[in-house]
Amino acid sequence: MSVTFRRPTRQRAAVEALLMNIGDFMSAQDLHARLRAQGQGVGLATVYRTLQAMADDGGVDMLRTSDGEAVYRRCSTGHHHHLVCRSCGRTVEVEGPAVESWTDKISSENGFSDVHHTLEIFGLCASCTPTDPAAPAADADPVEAPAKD
Amino acid sequence: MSVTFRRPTRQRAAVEALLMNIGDFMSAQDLHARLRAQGQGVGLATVYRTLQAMADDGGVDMLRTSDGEAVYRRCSTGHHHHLVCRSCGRTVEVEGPAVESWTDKISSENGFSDVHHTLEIFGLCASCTPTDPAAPAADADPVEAPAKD
DNA sequence: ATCATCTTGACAATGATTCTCATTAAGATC
DNA sequence: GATCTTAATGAGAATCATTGTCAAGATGAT
Ligand SMILES: [Zn+2]
Ligand SMILES: [Zn+2]
Ligand SMILES: [Zn+2]
Ligand SMILES: [Zn+2]
Repeated sequence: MSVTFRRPTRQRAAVEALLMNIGDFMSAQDLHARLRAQGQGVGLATVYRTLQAMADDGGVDMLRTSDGEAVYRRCSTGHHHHLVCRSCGRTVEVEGPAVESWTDKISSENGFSDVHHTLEIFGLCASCTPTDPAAPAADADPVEAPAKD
Repeated sequence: MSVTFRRPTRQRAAVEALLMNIGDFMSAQDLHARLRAQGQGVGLATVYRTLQAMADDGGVDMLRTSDGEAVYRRCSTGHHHHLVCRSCGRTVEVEGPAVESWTDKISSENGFSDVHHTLEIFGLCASCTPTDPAAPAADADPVEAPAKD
């Protein structure tokens, strides 16, 4: 009901291609840097515009990191959410009929209409989870100042 | 388990008080403006620091608007989510054991540990939902330029 | 080839959030 | 109350992601 027509351009193709290859969430700035490093110079403004357009047309997911930066990622299709490793960045797409129906129920119970939601789960993936007491992952600081700071 | 000690100061009290009275989500900038308008001058940096501290210590919820701006709100207690009206800003705190257990399940199924999640529902509250065909809520533009720009 | 438009890109402009660091004020001590 | 230690404050500079500007370039249709 929207998906405005977009002219195929070299820069649009470059962005899509890179996004396809990477597979993980990337910020517009990241994308821009990689493209130029890769010789595929694309204006920063264009990267932003392209990414937003793709997100609008679907085909790309956008979410915000804890510090508010927007990051994009190619996505399969349909509505889903993510499980993101805060250590290595690995991402898993997950679906949950239970959650979807819950949000619908909650919304209508409270008289809200035309709703949409955001849901992301952040944690440590299997590889990044410290299994043995000698492999801390994210932020470790075992042997250090015993006094209170 | 953390809640570092904070010295009670006039500015901290002012921020807390205003936050208590308002009840809805407000950005640090907002808070700062209101405080100064209210005569209660408080440095912008201090507003930011105070808000973040309060969010860390719990007692204040922080979430990001669709454009990435951080907004804060006094919160009752415990873990919960929000139903936010995108038109008038009204907010409803909601809890959902179903969702909580779902995220736990999904997390463990995928080997993720030490997780936390964000979940917000945006929509139009009852008052802002256009019931009759003459009361558009959010963005209305019925009688206007018929040409495409 | 030609025209009307959509895109692009270099760079300025915004705007939120963070940093710096000298000054102020709690809290504890004497 | 005077004094000392140190967290808290604030004015303004510094960051930095994102958006705006607008002339120049590319695309699809004629
Ligand atoms: Zn990981
Ligand atoms: Zn969902
Ligand atoms: Zn409303
Ligand atoms: Zn929850």
